[in-house]
Amino acid sequence: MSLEERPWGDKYKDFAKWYHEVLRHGDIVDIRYPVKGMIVWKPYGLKALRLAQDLMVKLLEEAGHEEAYFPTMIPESIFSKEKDFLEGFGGESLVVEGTMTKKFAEKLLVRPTSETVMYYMWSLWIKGRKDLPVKMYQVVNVFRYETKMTHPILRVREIMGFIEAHTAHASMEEAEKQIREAIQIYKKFFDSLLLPYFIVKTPPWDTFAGAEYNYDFVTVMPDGKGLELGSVINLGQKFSKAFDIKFMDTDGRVKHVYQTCYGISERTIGAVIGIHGDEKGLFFPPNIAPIQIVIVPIAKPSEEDIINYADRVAEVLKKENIRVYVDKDPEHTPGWKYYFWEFKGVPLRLEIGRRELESKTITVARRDGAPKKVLSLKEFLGRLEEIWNSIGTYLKDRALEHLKKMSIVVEDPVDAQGFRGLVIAPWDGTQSCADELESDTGKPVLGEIVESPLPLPSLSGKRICNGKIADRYALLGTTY
RNA sequence: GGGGCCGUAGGCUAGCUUGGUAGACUGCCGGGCUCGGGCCCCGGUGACCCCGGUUCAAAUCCGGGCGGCCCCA
Repeated sequence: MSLEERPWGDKYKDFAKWYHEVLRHGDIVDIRYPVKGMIVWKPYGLKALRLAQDLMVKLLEEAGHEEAYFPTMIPESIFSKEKDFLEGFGGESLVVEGTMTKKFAEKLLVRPTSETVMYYMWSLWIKGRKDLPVKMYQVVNVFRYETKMTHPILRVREIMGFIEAHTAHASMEEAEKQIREAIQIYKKFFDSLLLPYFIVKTPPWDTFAGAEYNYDFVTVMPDGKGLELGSVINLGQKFSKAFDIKFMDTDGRVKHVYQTCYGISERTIGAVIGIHGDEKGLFFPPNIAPIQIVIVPIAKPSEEDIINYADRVAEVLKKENIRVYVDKDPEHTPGWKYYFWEFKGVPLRLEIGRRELESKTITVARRDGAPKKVLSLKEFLGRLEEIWNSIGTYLKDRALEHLKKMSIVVEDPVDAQGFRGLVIAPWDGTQSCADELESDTGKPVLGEIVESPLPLPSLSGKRICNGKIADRYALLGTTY
């Protein structure tokens, strides 16, 4: 079957089709569960998600965050304490009003995110300067009754494995320092997954409910739609005043704390699938690949010596903490297995047949299509780190090419009309000018670009919006 | 928020216009054959999303629900 004939097609031509085929046949999720926006994660997909979560959790722990757990249900009286938050999240929060036979005196809200439940408790815990800073996280599912179209993994009503971190500090300066730390953590995380991203500061009229300001990590999918991968939010004192989280400072005065929060979700995996996947199917970066190396024995069931050799190689790899699988299925030919495991995104394959057994070698085939190599096991192990890095470089470069292809930098926003992707245009930060950009491009302003994976031309003296001087770039795009 | 398309075996799909026996491929189960880039042969299994309406008769026509997809704001 040629590449053009593959049933999942080209992700750039028909992303919806490609994405659904890959999710289903790649055993990532099953979307047949009959509740809108709630999907079933299959073991293979969940493994990748868990591996990615482990990376994030490790980064948070290294930076001094501690894991805790706060309940799913929040009494209405607590949920309503912060007015902007209530307005922002009230409409999309699910409500438990009772049981099948009983009605509760007070409604319980199912967390759309955990600020209110956490901060209620923090007001009981935080008393003095030495209780600060607090840096906590939890990994939970949160629920948002999306009214926009839901998409598997990318926009769901039950958000899977939301890793939300929350912090409290004695001063705004400390909170801002924390924001910088959080951005560094997220950069490391997305860099390790080889995903390119913009960092934008969201405009004041589109900021997280209850926040002073927030930064968003934004990438782009093959259909040109933007995807918010994570947010880093400075809450200032809005919640600490609403929840009365106070401490006695060293000067003896009682003050409200300053807070930040930041979160990522399973969307990360959606981005990995959409951005690294290709005409052959999935392509997992080695650090989160559920299977890092698949071994395909080329043998008749009777040729036990070859299969034993494959098993012995697998044992050696397992001792090196490599996630390895030996495909001994007698029903399929080696060729069938090559296509199958390439589709499943396994970054590296070892082919082991009579030739390899007799010469004490293995044939190494890479998912990125680099030429096959015949190596001894020892040589292979010695070069494995280099092979992982080389596959990583391939993925990273290709992902950046993808982002270039899906982005356009324009001097005049009108030039971006009809472009399917992210638009980068000069801006002065005002809402009136943003409105103009939006009507000229047909896409909403996602924020002011504070970090770009692409070099942006100098802005010196550029005039836009009735002669105002642009001093920054705006990122525009339709999003999931 | 507005508009459109769609729902047939596990998957992909034909049939719907013009109402009357649901067909292919794939998968799955059994048997035979054997494997260096998607082997082949034989036999079997399995479906009209839900509720209501029209009709002698509904996958097909009509209404509603649930679910999916696309486009525009």
